[in-house]
Amino acid sequence: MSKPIKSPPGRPRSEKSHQAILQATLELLAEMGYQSMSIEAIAARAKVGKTTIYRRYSSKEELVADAIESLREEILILDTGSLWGDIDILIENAAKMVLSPLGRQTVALIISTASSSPTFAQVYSKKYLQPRRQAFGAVLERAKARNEIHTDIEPDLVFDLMSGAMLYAMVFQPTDETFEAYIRRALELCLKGNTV
Amino acid sequence: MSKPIKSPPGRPRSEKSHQAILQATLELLAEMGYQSMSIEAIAARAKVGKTTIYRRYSSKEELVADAIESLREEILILDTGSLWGDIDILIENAAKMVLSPLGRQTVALIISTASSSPTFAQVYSKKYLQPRRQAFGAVLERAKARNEIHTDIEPDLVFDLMSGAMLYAMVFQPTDETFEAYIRRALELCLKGNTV
Amino acid sequence: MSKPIKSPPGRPRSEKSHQAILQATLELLAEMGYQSMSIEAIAARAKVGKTTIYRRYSSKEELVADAIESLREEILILDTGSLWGDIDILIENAAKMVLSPLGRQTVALIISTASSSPTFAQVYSKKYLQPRRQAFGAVLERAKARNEIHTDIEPDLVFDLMSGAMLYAMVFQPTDETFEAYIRRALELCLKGNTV
Amino acid sequence: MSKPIKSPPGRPRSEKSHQAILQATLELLAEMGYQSMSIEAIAARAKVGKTTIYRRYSSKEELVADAIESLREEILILDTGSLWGDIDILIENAAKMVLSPLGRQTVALIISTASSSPTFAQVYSKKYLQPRRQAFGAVLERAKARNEIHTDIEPDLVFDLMSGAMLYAMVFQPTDETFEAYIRRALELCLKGNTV
DNA sequence: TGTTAAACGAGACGGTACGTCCTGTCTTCTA
DNA sequence: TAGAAGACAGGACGTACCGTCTCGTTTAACA
Repeated sequence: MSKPIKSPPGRPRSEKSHQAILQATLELLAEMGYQSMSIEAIAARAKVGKTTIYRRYSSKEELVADAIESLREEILILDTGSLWGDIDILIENAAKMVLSPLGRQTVALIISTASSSPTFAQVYSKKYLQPRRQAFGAVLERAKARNEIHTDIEPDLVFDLMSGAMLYAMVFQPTDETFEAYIRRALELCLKGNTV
Repeated sequence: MSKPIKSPPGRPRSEKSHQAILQATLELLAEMGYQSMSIEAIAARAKVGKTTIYRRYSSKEELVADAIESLREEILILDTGSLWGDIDILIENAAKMVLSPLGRQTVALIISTASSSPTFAQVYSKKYLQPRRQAFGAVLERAKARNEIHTDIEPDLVFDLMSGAMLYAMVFQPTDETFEAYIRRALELCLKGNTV
Repeated sequence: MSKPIKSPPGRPRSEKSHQAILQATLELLAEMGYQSMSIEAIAARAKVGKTTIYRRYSSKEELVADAIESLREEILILDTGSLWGDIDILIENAAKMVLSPLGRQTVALIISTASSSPTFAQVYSKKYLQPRRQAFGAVLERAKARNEIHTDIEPDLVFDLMSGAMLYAMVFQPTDETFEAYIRRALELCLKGNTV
Repeated sequence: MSKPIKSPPGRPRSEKSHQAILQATLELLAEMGYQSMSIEAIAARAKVGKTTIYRRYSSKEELVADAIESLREEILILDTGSLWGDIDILIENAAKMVLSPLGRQTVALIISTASSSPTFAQVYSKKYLQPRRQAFGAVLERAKARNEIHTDIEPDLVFDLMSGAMLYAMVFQPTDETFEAYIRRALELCLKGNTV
C-alpha cells in the first residue's frame, strides 16, 4: 500500500507567506476597515507579491473570511452554578469581541456579506452560530435543572432574539449605556415571564 | 413685516437635476447593488454632470441615504382596539416590505451600508427608525391604557429587540415557519412577563 | 443734427471692472504663465463674475492680447545723426526689455502664445511689431539719406532677420558674449554687403 | 569578468506599448495640436492604459519631447558642388518640416516649451540644433574652399541668424511669398557682403 | 546531484472609478 | 440691462487599485 497523498511537483507554497498574509489582513481590517482596505496594501504589509495572495484567494471576501476564521477560538463555558453567573460570562465574551476595533469590523463584514450573500450566511450560521447556540442552550438547560427558569422556554428563540439584539446594537448603537448593560437588560426582558 | 427669508445669491440648484439624481440612484441600486454602482454611472443615467452630484453629496453613502430617505412613506397606524390587533398590522406591514424582492434588496442594502458606515447608520436610524419606534410606542401606550400590559414596560427596548429579531431573521433565516409567525412568537416571548 | 454717438440702453459696462480684469490678468500672467492661468482665477482675483469677462472677451487669447496691448508704451527714436548711433539706442532698448526679469517673462509669454496661436500672433504682430518695424525703417531710411548704406536695402527683411535673431538668442542663448554684442555682430553681418 | 548589467526586478516595460504611445502622440499632435490633445486620447489611440503613460512621463511636455525626439532623422548632406546647390537642399529639408502640419505643431511646441523652460531649450539645442549647425558649417567650409565666400565668415553666426529667421517666419508669417523664397532671400542678405 | 516545475518578489500591464478642476453657458437676484 | 454669484453639463486631470501578466530567482521533490 503506497501513500495516496503525493506532494505536487514544484516548490510548495510558503507557510510563512501564508501567515504573513493573514496577519496583515487582520491588522489592516482593524486599522482601516473592510471597504477601504486594499489588497495591494495587504501585500505590501505582508511583504509579499500580489500574486501570492491571488494564488490563494480569488476575492477579498474569501481572504477576509479565511483570516477571520483563522482566529476563531474555542468556546468554553464554565458552570458558575447560577444562570446569571453563566450569562454574565457569555455577555462579557460577546462584548469583548464586539467592542474591539477588529471585532466591530468583523461583525460589520459578516453582516454586510451575509445580508447580500445567502450562501455565506448559511456557512457562517453553521460554523459560527451553531456552536454558540448550543452553548447558550446548555446554559439554559442547566438553569431549568436548577429551577431558575420555566421548562417550557425555547432556548433557540431566546438565542435568536439575543443575537438579533446584539447585531442591532452594534449597527445602530441605540443606547448610551454600555453594551453589556444593554444586552443584560434585553435578556432580562426576555426571561421575565419565564423565571420561576 | 418683510420676509426674512432671502434667496442666496447665484443660480439656485436645479430641482429637476435633484430628482433625476435620486431616481437614477434608486434604479442603479436595484439593478446592480450598492457596491458595484458607480457615481459616474449615476451621473450618466441622470444626464447630469458628476459635479452636480458632488456639489450635493460628498460620498456615495450620503447620496444613497438620501435616495432611500426619499422613498419613505407615511406610517399610519389604525387603532384596532386591541394590542394584538394593532401588532398584527405592524408585523404584516414589516413582512410586506421584507418579503418583496425589492424590499429584501433594500433592506440588505441598508444593513450592509449601515454596518460598515456609522454615518449612514445614524442618518437611517434617525430618519427611518425613529418614526417607527414612536408608532410602536403609541401602540404599547394604548395597550397600557387598556390594561393589556404592565405600565412599567419599556417600549423602546421591546422595539429594539423586535427590530433586531427581524434583522436577524432576514439575514440568517433561522426558521422554517413564516416570517410573520416567527416574529409573532418572538414578540410573545418579550411580552410574556408583562401581560396582566 | 443729433449726436451720432448714442449711449446704449441699460447699465453701462463698468470701467472699474474692466481695469480690474486687465490688472488681474497681467498679475497672473507674470505669476504663473499663460498656460496654467485660468479664467476662473482671473475672475476671482479681479473680484468679478466670470460672465463679466466672457461678455468682453471670447477667449483667453483675446483677453491676454488686450492686457498686453494695454501696457504698450510709446516708441520714440532720437536721431543721433549716424546709423550706428541710432542702432545702438534701439539695441539698448531691446536689451533693456529682454534682460529684465519681467521682460524675459513677457517675451517668453508672447513667443509661447504666438507660436501656438496664429490669432494672437497676428494681433501682436500688428499692434506691437508694426510700429517698431516702422521705427527701424525710419532709421535705415535716414542712413540711406546719409549714404551710409545702399539704397536697395530692404528694411523689412533686415528687421525680420534681427527680430528673429533676438528671439533665437533669448530662447537658446547661443553665445557667451552679451546680448547687445551678439545682436550688434548679427546686424553687422546683415549690413556688411550693403554699406557704402 | 561578469556582466555588471542586471535587469531590474519585476516585469520589464513593454517596448510595444512604448512605441504605440509615441506613435499615437505624434498622430494626435499633427491632428489636433498640442493644446487640445489630451493624455486620455493618446492612451485610447495607443490602446494603452493611462497609467502606462504616466509611469513613463510625468507631464505632457516630457511625453511630447520624447515623441519628437524619437523621429529625429539622420541629416545627410550631399555635396552638390556649389554653395547654393547645397543650401537649396538644406532649405528644402527645413521647409518640408516646417510646412507639414506635424512640423508646425512641433516647432510651435518646441518654441513654446523652450521659451519657458531653459532646461528643455538646452537639451533641444544640444540634441537637435548642434548637428544641423555642424552640417551647415560643413557646407560653408566647402564654399570657402571653393572660394565662393570669404574665409573670415562665421558659420555659427549665420546659422543662428537663419535659425532665428525661420523661427520668426513660422511664428509671425511676415511675408506672402513662399517660405523657401523668404529664407533664401534672407540668406542672400547675410552672405551678400561675404561673397567673393 | 542535477533537473524540473511550481511558487516567489517585483512590478508593468490595460482598465475603471475616483474626486478635483476648469470650461463656457445658464439662471437668478440686485443695483 | 449690466453685474456678481454660482449652478449647470461636460470632460480632462492625475491617483489608486483592480486582477492579470511577465520577468528573474528560490526551493524542494524527483530522477
